[in-house]
Amino acid sequence: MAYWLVKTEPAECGIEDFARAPDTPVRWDGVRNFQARNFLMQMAVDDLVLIYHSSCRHIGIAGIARVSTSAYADPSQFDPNSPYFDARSTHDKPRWQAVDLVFERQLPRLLPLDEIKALAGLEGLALVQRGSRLSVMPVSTEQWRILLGPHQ
DNA sequence: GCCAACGTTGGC
DNA sequence: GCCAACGTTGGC
Repeated sequence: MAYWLVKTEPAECGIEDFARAPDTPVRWDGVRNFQARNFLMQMAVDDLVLIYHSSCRHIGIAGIARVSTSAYADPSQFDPNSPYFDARSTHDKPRWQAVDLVFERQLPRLLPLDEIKALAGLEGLALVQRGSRLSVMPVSTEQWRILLGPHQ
């Protein structure tokens, strides 16, 4: 089983939205970056995913979700009314992928970015690398252990 | 294939 | 709201 981290704006879809309907899968769509997409495609059912809140008041890791469906063609790329529409995508050759995530649990308290940056051993994590904007990234077992500490 | 221009991300 | 840093686009 692998570990991941995804960024999201809680105003759009945060851990609260997962927690509100814990049995309903959330489609993780709208990823429009090739590196992030490639990581989505590597996700497998039952992988665990850290939900990171960005561009908001309280920035940090808010909870954990589980992959419930491995990658499939992101339907929003075919929808002209979607902000994620991509005219270059065809059903034969979709450019973008989505996965489904389900709520696993919320952290007892948000792990803020400044605390994450203060942890030793996370130098390889894209989240804390200067200028990195990657929105889907792998997390090693060791990084997972460091991030969750007593909360795992 | 280069690279300038542009749009986006995301912390502050 | 600012702006540094980055990824993508498109002319050449």
